Amino acid sequence: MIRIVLAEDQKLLRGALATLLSLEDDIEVVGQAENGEEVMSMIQQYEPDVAVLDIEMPLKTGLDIAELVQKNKLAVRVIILTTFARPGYFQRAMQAGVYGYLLKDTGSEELADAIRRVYDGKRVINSELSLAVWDDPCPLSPREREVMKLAAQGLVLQDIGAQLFLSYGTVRNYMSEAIGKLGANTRIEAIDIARSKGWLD
Amino acid sequence: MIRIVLAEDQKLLRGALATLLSLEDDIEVVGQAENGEEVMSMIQQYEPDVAVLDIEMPLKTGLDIAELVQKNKLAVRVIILTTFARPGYFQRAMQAGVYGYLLKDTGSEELADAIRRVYDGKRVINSELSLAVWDDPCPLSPREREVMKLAAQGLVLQDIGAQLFLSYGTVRNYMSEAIGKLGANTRIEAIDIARSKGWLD
DNA sequence: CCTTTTTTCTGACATTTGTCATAACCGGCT
DNA sequence: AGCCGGTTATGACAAATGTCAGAAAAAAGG
Repeated sequence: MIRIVLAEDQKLLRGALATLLSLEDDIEVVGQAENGEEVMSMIQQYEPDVAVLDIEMPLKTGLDIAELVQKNKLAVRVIILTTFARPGYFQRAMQAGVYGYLLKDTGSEELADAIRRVYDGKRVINSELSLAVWDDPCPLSPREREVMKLAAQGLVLQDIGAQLFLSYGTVRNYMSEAIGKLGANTRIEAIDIARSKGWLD
Repeated sequence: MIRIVLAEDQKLLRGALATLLSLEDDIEVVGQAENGEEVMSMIQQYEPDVAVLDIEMPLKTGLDIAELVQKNKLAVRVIILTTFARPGYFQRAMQAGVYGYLLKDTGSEELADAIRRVYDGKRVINSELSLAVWDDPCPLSPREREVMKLAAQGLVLQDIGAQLFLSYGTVRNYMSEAIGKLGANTRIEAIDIARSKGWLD
C-alpha cells in the first residue's frame, strides 16, 4: 500500500483527487492539506511514502516544501503538480530533488501511475518540460531580479532603491539592463515576460 | 436524470469531476469539453439540462458562453465554476442570467447539490460574493478601461492612442484618471488592482 | 429643455523612466 | 597576473509619464 499526502488549496480538486486516488487499491490517502504549513506537519507526523504538492498555495508553496524536505533529509518523495509550465518553477523543483513534476493538464490515471513509479524510485517528468525548458535559464543577475520583483509590485525606482539600499541611479541601470535582456520595450512588458517564465518567484 | 455538460480546460479536474458526478445516481455527464467552442457545440447538439462552465478557457470563456446561451435563448441552465472571486466576473455572469456561480473552493458534494437545485429552477450563488461584491462596481469609464487594458499589455501611451484613434494627450489623461480612481501610485499598481478585481476582461 | 456625465482635446509643468558612457571594486577562473 | 562578470555608482540626455487647468461637443437622464 502506497501511503500519500495531498496538498492543494482548491477544495474541489483536492477532494476529487482524494476520492479518485482512494479508489486505486494500492494507494491510500493518509492526509489532505489546504496549505503549505499543514502539509509540512502532516509529512512529519504521518511519514507518507509520497507527497503530491501544488505549487501555488497559501503560507508555503509546494516548492518551499520540496526544499524543506530536501534540507531535513525526510524520506518522503515529492511530486509537484502544477498548472504552470514555467521554466523557473521547474528548475527550482529539480534543484530541490523532486521525483515528479506533472501538469494539472494530465489525466488522473497518469497521476496514479506516476505515484506508483515514484514509489518505485523512478522519476516522472512532464515530457514537454524536460526537453524545451532546460536551456531557458533566467538571464537576469540576482540583483536585477530583485529590482524586477519590486517593480512588479508597482514600486517606483526611488522606493526600490530605498528598500534595497541602492542608489537611485543603480536601480535605474538594473531596470534598463533587465528590460534589455528580456527583449521588452517597457517595464510592464518585461514584468509580463518574467512572470510568465516564473522568474519572479 | 439530470443531463449535464462539463467545460474545464485542466484535464485533471475535468476528468475527476466527470467521474465523481457520474457516481451520483441522478446525474449523467453527457459531454466534456476542454474549450469554449467545443462546449458550445455540445450544448447545441446534446441539449443538456445544465452546463457547468469554467471561466478561463481557450477560444471562448465561460462568460462568453453564458452570454451566447442568453442571446440565443437556449434552454440550458448555466453554472459558472471559477477560481476567482472577481467582482467583474461575477457581475458579468449575473447580467448573462446564469443560474449558479460557484468557486472551485467548494466541495464536490456541494457542486452536485447545486446542480440539482439549478435543475429545479433555483439559483445558487456563492454567499461571500452575493453580499460583498454587489457594491464594488468598476469605477472606470469604458474608455478608461480600454486604455488600461492596452497598458496592461505593455503598450506605451503613443501606441495606445494609435490603436484607439485617440490623441496622445487624451490617453495620458485617461491613464492619469484611472490611476487616481483606483487609488494607485503607478500604472503598474493600477493594473494589478484592476486585474485582481476582474475589471480588465 | 436643462443638467450632468462622458468623451475628447490642448497646453504647461514636474517627475519618472530608459539609455548610454564611464568607472571603481570585488570575486572567480584560467 | 589578467580577464570576466556582477555590483555599485555618477552624470547627461531624450523620451515617457503623471498631474492639473481649462474647454468644447455629444450622450444620457431627468
